[in-house]
Amino acid sequence: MIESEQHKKIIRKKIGFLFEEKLIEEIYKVGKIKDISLDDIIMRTGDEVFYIPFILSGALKISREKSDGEELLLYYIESGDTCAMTLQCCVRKSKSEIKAKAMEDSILLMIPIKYMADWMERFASWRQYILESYHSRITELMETVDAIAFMRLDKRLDMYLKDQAKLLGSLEINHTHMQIAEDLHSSRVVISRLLKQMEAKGLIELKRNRVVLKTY
DNA sequence: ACATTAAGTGATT
DNA sequence: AATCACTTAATGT
Repeated sequence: MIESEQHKKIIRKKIGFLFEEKLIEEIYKVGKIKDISLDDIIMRTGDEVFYIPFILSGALKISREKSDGEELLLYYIESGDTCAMTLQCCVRKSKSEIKAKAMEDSILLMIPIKYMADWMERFASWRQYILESYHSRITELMETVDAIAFMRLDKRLDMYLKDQAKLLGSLEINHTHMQIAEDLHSSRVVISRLLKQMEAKGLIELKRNRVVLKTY
């Protein structure tokens, strides 16, 4: 149950225009607000899914998790998005296949999955939204696959930095070379060298624990 | 002052 | 492009 007027306002602003009034009323009735902080892990592979999360503010990093701790970055979801993988879990009543981690302090709107089926039937706007977000997640997934398969690492790194900047709304990216390497499935040494090249070209500036882009 | 962690570099595969 | 082995630099205690 959403009580706080302030939260209602955020919901209306972020996703309100997508849905019909009756649905928004229902969202107020059954939704829960969850505040999370940077690096919180919202979900791991194997966890049971009870809620569909909507990002009201902030951003989450969605990745595939291997048993030995290895990770593969799939995509990011940001404000206004929901997680397609979770949706799939709802339909099939299965467990999570992915890990979700907060990239910054974020606010989530949690909808219990038991309302999914009902809302799909009753609200056209809901159907539309779910279908569309499914589509856009798959598109992003294809892009990541393309990038890994066909793009050279320097190009990928460049893209990665720009994506991060856009996502975090800042030219300063507070990641170590090691973290970047992990996201791109490369090694720290290689990333350091590529970053050094970019710095020499005047594209970026390197600090400890931080990369500063010169332009978007 | 010392230990720890991040980043830089040459050589090798 | 990755890995090794080592150096240098920055930061925390």
